[in-house]
Amino acid sequence: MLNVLYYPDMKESQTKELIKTAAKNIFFKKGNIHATTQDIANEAGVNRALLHYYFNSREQLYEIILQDAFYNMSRRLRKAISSEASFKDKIEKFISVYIDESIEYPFMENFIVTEFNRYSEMHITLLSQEIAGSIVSGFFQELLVEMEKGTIPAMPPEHFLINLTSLCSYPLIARPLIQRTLNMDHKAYLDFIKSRKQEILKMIFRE
Amino acid sequence: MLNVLYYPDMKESQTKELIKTAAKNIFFKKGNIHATTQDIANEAGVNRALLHYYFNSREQLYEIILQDAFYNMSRRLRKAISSEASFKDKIEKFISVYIDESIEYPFMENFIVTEFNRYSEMHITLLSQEIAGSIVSGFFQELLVEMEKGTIPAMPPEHFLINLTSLCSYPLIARPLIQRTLNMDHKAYLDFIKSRKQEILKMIFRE
Amino acid sequence: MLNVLYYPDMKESQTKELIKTAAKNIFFKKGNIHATTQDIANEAGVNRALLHYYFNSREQLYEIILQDAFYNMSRRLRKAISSEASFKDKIEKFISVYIDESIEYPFMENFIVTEFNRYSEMHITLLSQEIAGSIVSGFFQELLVEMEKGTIPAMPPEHFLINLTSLCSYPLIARPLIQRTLNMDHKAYLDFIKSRKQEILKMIFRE
Amino acid sequence: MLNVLYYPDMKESQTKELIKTAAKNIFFKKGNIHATTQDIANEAGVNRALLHYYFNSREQLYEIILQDAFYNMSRRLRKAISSEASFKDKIEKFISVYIDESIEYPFMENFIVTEFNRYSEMHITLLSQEIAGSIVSGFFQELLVEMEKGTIPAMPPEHFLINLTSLCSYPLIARPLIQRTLNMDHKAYLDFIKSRKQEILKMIFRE
DNA sequence: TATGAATGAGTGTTCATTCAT
DNA sequence: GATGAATGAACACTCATTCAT
Repeated sequence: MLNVLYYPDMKESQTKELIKTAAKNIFFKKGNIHATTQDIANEAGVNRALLHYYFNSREQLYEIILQDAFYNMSRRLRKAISSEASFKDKIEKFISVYIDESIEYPFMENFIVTEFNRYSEMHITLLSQEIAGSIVSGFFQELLVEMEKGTIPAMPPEHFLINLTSLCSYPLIARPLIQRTLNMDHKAYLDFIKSRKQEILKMIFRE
Repeated sequence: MLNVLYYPDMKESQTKELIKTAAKNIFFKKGNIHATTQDIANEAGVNRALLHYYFNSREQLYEIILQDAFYNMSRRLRKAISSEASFKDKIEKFISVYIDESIEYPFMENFIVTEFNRYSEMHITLLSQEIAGSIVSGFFQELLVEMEKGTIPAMPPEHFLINLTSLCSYPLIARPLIQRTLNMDHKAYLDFIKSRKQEILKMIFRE
Repeated sequence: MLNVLYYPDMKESQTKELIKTAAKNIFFKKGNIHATTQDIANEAGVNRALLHYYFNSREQLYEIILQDAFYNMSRRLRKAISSEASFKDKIEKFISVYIDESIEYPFMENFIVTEFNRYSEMHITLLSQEIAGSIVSGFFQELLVEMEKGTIPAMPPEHFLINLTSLCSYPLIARPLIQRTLNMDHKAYLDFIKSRKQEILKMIFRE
Repeated sequence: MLNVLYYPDMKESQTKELIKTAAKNIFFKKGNIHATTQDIANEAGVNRALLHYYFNSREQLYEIILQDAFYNMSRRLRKAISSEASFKDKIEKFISVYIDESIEYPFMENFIVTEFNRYSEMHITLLSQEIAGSIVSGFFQELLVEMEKGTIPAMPPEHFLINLTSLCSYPLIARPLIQRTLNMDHKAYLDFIKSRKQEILKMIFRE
């Protein structure tokens, strides 16, 4: 009512951002997948009805959160891979970005996987266009070249990609299990994760 | 439960087993983490009240399902690792068991991680005793020996273990993402997973 | 199955009595008006289904408990009043019986009043026949005679009866309130109640 | 309840009052101690969920209803007793207030006694402070003076107080029993109760 | 007689959502 | 924009009751 001017690239309503951030904190940081709209409203410090004002329904909030997270993630990875750097540097960047992202939002991948069942219709669009389309196929070409060169062991490129993401992602997804099994406190775990940046490189490039 | 003698592999009440199986199907196969008691009762084809008759509460059913799954899993893995076979055969067996288990219950690890926040107190016991205790430390010794021999690349044994489980587990946890990203149907995905048994071995042993 | 012999005037099935006693303990002693059939079964140490075997329904158990209690009470009171003793002795006996009964089953009157709404149809029969019929009218005649004689102050006999029962009953019905208000422990309360036998007499006969 | 200033006689939310009134009608007028939240919601003409919106739980509604009733009652009685009138007038007022209150809410005392077991922790505060503290001890002093003067028969003041409340309260608590036993219709019963105001006075003061 | 298993109906409670303000 | 009030639908759970054994 007061905003007479509207700039098309203006940040969305501050409150809307506030709510999204609150939701991300709960879902991706705290890992509380059973959170209610009230939980999110509390985290944001706003009224529960306001969520519906901005997002119409709980489901739509979920979807937007997911799309947002997905979009940010894939943009960063694409940036890492599609730079002009050497192949090895690109992989190093990829691992680094992936792990850093996962440290900030440890439950994000977990959340995506879990919720994928219910919202499978929509993400596809984003996913295929973002990754499958522009990145994957190009990346696969590059991989084949590097295998030819002997930089990396020969294998179907799908396996290489999955190996790479597995080595990055799983230790972060499974944090609670790992901490308990290997008896690590928070700091020990973080050190372990950071040291993986090098260990994964060694694994990939067989140094 | 009035029986004085209790054989550990004695079948519990058939209906109780039925309900547990139904719950496992929903949680671990379908990945429906938001399932209600009604969903589980429907899957089992019994009355909703019967769940409470046997498990007292939803939470207790959750816990029992988790403990059960966990116990079975770790028993199989321990069997794989603690055999008299050669090191390489043992790893091969480990991968095979791990993947086969995950094919049957693709959402199990995911479920465990997600629910770990809420039930963190209890699983620990099982986990530490089963894995950390009898397996991990012994396995780590063995790893160091093999690294000395040059069978596997030298690295902190924790990283070896996590690399191994990452390569096995993540592709199964992230199934929905992978299928969409790499454009695989159900059969293609299954073939991909099965072929990983060899690919992971190659990755581990640098052949 | 084992009881070959059955004497017609034998106490009702021992188990039936057991359940009735359990119910009386819960309703009249513990004052747990919200007790479930499971509570009663537990108190009796039998299976819940057995209550239905003997009493068909929860409601019928209630009714039988009430009738039983009512019958015992009114029989004792009638005995007290319809003896050949002097009027004053009879009143004394009445008070004594009433209070002793209430000490054993402190919540009984309370229970009767509370449940009367739901079962109002049935008690009437018993009540009118037992008390209204044989006792009340006869007792009222006697009261009028005593008022004439000046033993007790002149008043409508209904008020005399209600005064008498009020002075006996209320302190027992309101036990929890009284104990808290007058700061009495269990022993102090019991002493207080017992001393009332004399105090009520004084009140009635204006000594 | 965010208001910094809180006037004790400030009206709470109209709907909240509506629900409290409905609950009082059911518990204290109808004597339906087994009433469900649905029963209360129906009586109030609102949705069942609204009870929880205002009172969080059934138990808390119970407690508030009890405290409310208790507070009102004891305030009225205190007013009756602590006036500047003569002793006899005060007792007359006490009886009158007590009986009028009980005519409006005949099952209230009964309800309080019955529920006291479960909520014994809380009412105590109110009870002791309201009655035991400010009223009882002062009243007892006054009684001893009057006994000295011979206005009322000598007896421990506790017995006098209990006699007084017994004569007022019991006929109202036991309404269903009395109506059946003495064969009174509603009008006859009400006349009987009203005439007791005089009869109790006679009983107390031995005129 | 006695019981474990099973169920339908209901009970308190929570939740996402709507609406008037 | 933002909120308190209100609700229908669902939820986990309880209960009295039935039934096969």
